[in-house]
Amino acid sequence: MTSTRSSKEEVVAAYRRGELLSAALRVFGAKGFEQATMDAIAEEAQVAKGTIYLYYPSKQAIYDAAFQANVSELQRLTDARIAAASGVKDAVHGFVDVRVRYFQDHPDYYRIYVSEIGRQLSDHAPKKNPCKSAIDDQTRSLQGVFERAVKSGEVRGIDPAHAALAVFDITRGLVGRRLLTCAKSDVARDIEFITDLIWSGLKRQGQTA
Amino acid sequence: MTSTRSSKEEVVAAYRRGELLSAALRVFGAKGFEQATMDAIAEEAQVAKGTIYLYYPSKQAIYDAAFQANVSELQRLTDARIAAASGVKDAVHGFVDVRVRYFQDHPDYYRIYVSEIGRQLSDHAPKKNPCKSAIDDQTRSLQGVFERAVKSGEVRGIDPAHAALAVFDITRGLVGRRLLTCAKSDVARDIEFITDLIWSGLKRQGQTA
Amino acid sequence: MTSTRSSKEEVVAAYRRGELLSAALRVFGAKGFEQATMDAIAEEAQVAKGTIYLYYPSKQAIYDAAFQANVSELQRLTDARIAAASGVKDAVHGFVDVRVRYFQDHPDYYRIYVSEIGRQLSDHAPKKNPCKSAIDDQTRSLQGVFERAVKSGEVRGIDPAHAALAVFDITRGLVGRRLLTCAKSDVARDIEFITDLIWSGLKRQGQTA
Amino acid sequence: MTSTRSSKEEVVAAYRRGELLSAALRVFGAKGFEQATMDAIAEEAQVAKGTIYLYYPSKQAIYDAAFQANVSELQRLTDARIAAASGVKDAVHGFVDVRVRYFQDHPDYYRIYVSEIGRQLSDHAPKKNPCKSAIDDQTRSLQGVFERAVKSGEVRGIDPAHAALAVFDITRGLVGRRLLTCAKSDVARDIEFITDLIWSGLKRQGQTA
DNA sequence: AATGAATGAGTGTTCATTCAT
DNA sequence: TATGAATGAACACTCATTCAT
Repeated sequence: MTSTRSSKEEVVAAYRRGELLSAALRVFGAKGFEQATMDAIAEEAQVAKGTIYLYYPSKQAIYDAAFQANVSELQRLTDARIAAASGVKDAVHGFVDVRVRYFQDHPDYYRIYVSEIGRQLSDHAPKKNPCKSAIDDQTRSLQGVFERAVKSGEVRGIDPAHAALAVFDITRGLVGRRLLTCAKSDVARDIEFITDLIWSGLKRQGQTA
Repeated sequence: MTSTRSSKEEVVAAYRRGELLSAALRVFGAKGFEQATMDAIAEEAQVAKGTIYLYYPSKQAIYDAAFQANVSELQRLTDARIAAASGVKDAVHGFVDVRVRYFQDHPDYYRIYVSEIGRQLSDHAPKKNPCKSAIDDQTRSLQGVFERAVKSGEVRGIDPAHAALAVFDITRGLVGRRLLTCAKSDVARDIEFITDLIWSGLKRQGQTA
Repeated sequence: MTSTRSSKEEVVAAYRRGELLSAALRVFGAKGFEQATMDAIAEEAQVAKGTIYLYYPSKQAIYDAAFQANVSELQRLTDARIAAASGVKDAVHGFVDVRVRYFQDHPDYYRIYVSEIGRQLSDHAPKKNPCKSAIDDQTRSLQGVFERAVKSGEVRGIDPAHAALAVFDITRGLVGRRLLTCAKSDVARDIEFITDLIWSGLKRQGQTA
Repeated sequence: MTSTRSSKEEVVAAYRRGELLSAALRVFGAKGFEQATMDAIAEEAQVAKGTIYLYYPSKQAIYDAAFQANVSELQRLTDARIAAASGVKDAVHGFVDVRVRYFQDHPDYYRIYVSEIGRQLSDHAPKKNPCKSAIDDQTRSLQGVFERAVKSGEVRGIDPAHAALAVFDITRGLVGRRLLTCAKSDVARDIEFITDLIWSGLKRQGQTA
């Protein structure tokens, strides 16, 4: 009985946390960290302002949680896709594809993501920033693919880290443009373009696919 | 007499505007838009707070002006470099080179630049946004080079606009990383990497340089 | 059966009230009325916050109750000591002694006591204040001793009420200082000093003890 | 001209500071520190809330300033009166007289004074408390009079510090009671009572005045 | 009876903007 | 033109109190 009850309460609490996180994501995504107000988040989540503080100790905390929740999920999806890739070109395609589609489905998160990157550059960023290391991890698996491919001779002797970051940058830029223009163009074609450009830039001269 | 006097006043006024803009750039760059205060800008510019409002009607206005001033200068430098380029590869190199170095010399502006891009994505962006079109213009000249090169057959039949944006994105990413890590690596090598990657990805199969 | 059960419940209820009161005393004593939170009291009493409201209708109510409980006990002890006193000087000594020691053993209560006196002076004090009359009663028995002693000629023709209040004031001041300095000096000596000062000030000229 | 102007501004600023202090004194006196709101102080001072922060950096700061301003003045008046006293009895009378009348004229300050003493006893008091030492100084000059009188044999061999504190305590108590009862009794008589009681308690046996 | 999640009014403080001098 | 004192709306966060379970 007690365990039933407490597990029911846990479910309710988890549900609330999720609702709050999702409301926070929408508000932070729409307004940015500074312009977002706890009042707006509370209204979006249909709870009283004080309720937020039962689940998150501060505005910064709920922001970080919203950021982390998505960054982790995206990281997992990216890594899985790359692990399943049949070759370098497929790995690039998978990386771009999974990220473009994820951000397309979570536009609020993309806005947070971008503004968080901008925030890193300001001098008032907290010292031990959990967001920063999360961002650094994003290209790790693609970089690994490139490293192995360079060794095997499948791709030219380029710097794997820089190459992975280049793919990362182009992807980010594409997503931003698609969100800004409300995604009129064909996603698959955009993704294919990036894959082709990078693969052509990386592969050993004379190699065909 | 009147004209002499008014032109002297105009000179003084122009000087003030410039000083204010430069002070604003430093403060916005260091703190970000929201954390920057009019007090801080006034102090940085060595004027009273009220004086700012004689030259710019609002915080947003001085922010936009600070952004515009640099974006225009960078635009001019970029276009000049591309106009002087001897070929497609040199155009790519010039584009990346001039932008990386400009941002490196104006880190405050880069921060504003990035946060402004993030801001575009928020729903509270003013309707007629002068910043937006300025950003769009950035890749125009490089895109022109690619268009002509595709027609001449120097590069593969890729989409010139997308290709130019890809160069733009990678460049932006590189600058951000260099600022974040306090630029430990060799700039010339970084620029060369991007140029090589893109050129290899664009050039007609079998072409050498 | 019913009566047995209800009396058992009454005992439990009385126990709870006592526990709550004692917890409240500690928290109010340590933090003061305003800084004390219902959460802190609940935690101190090892009950849920809502439980407090089953026994006391408001924060103010439990504060008043905590005050009353001790003031009544102190009143009883004071009256008993004075009733047992062998003469005027002994009555003064007993009054000071019992109060100094009581406050020393209940420092939390002293803090409440002092702040309550301060609170009386504020304009937002409730009209029918039970604390106020309790304070007034404190000197009644000593005043009675003085009245009789003036009539009998044992002490000079001073105003018994004022004299009792003077003893009261000095005692209060002494306790405060002892708590503030963590009671480094000898209590018995301090009490003796007050007794001697007052008795010397009251006794008929030429009288010896 | 410049000096005229700046001195005019200084006068205005000093006036504002004074007005704010006086408004704060009234509000703190009526409500206590915690219940007093910056809004209430602003309204009392007929300024906008933000204006207060131009002159005092925080609620605590204006509270401390209000406290200090009066405690210093009272200290000065007390010391002057005691310095001018013709003998020990006159010194006691002067001490009580000047303090009772000062508090009577500044009832708000008395309330702050008392609540500040209570606040000292709470564990959250700031470490280096300027108020505390100010309170300690209050009895210094009277204690000096007693010390000299003990040496000269004019008063009995009592502890001068304790005696001075006793006078201090009774005075404080008297003022509190007068404020609470809206001062119906005769001040001069009350003061005379204390003086007589203390002097009788202190003087060498057999001495007359 | 007991709980503790939910509420929402209330508070100190900041800061863009105004305006009298 | 330049100033900077004054303004007041806005905001993160707290906490006494309520109420469904």
